[in-house]
Amino acid sequence: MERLIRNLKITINPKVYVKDPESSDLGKRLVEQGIALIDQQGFEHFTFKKLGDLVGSNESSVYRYFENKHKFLLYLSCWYWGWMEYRLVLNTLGASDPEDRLNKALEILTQPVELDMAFAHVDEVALNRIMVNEHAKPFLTKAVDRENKEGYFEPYKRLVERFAEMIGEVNGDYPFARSLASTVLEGSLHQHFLENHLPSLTNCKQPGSITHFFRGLVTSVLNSSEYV
Amino acid sequence: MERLIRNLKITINPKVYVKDPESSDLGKRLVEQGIALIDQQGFEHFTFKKLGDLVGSNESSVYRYFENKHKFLLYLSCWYWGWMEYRLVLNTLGASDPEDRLNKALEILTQPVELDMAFAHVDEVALNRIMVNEHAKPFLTKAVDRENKEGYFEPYKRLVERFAEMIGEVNGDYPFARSLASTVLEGSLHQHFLENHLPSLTNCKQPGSITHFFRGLVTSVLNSSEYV
DNA sequence: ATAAAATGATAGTAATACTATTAAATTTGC
DNA sequence: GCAAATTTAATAGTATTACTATCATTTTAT
Repeated sequence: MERLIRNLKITINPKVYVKDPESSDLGKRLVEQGIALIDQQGFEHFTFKKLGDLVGSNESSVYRYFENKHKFLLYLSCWYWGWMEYRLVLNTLGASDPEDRLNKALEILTQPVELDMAFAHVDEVALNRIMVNEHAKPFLTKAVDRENKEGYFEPYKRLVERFAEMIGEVNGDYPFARSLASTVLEGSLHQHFLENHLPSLTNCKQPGSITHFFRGLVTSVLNSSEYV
Repeated sequence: MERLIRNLKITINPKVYVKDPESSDLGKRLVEQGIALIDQQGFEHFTFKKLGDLVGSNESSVYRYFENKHKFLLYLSCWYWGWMEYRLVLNTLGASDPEDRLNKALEILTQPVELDMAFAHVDEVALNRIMVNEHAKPFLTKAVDRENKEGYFEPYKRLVERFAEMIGEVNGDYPFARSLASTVLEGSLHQHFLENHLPSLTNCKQPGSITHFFRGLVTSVLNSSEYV
């Protein structure tokens, strides 16, 4: 897999950047160091000035790649969900039984990312932490409808769609496959956040228990007739 | 109930404000108009200057009541969850059967707020919209741990705790009552958000279907042995 | 070697998030 | 009803942020 990975590139909607950061060394450093910076200081304290300094360049150079810091976060978010989709597909190809496939999907989508797969210059472990800590910020904005039209949420939508399909293959009569899929994806990030910051709001303290919790939910509702 | 309501006051941790807005006419107008302003323009475009102008006063007056706009949002959030707890308690007192009580709780916590109960100067319908559109912003910040220590999330925690207790009364063996409670609360706001802005990520388009979806989830998992 | 493109450095603007000061109005105590 | 205390209004000012514009320098492509 390692080899495969180095030759692959996550495709990002060109509208989220001014100039493709993948197209230059500076661009790649911006992504790499931007992830490190947001991971350390949080998105609120992240500025293009800091990022410029960090990569040994300056503010104006960063603006040549990204319109503003919100677009930068959108870029990371698109990358993350695109990468999750890739992981989901890769890891469920082998499972021919729908239940096995769904279980595998649940693992991929709810377990914390603990191994940096060194996908190019992206530290996926740090990026996963960013998603846990900032997950709602790409869409909780007044511009969400316009940005949706411009396609910035497509990677996330594709992932939900794929996951919902796997749910449908286990129980085609369940009428809330998409809601369940989006609840699990969002809820998983939220439970990881609670585990770190508001532990009294969760029972998931052991490694793997978030996956356990969501597997219980999904399995129960798909095997039950309670939803009618 | 109307009468009862007018004599009640939601208690807010004094640390979230500089001066209690309930203690003066200006303070009440700040809360009232602040809700209207955030509802219309979104929290990102909300400024104390705009709010000061709107109430016929100015920026510096607002600062005498709230330290900054984040604290203002925390105030609204505390008010909202305090009010939800009040509604939860009031509406579940009558139900002696644990399952009835849990069902009632699910309704209260997942249905959109559609009736302004005219609880003092707070428009609960608008406040509910704000919570749907900004729900994660009070806690998705680098200061979450400090703010947690200062007790700003107590109302939310109390609500989750109460809800988790009701879950425990239906099935005391279920090991994820808190996670389920926090998932339903957060997930409900999220599904309402998706319904409004990213409808392809949800199956909940009819009134009541979000409640229906979560009731299915909760009921299934509590009646199942899948979670073990 | 030259043109074109990318980057670096500097400066500047508008808006925001505050703080400080003082004057005016209102409330309160007596 | 008057003085004192408190609250509010008005103004000014600062630091930071989020940009935009300009131009010099370096790198790259042919």
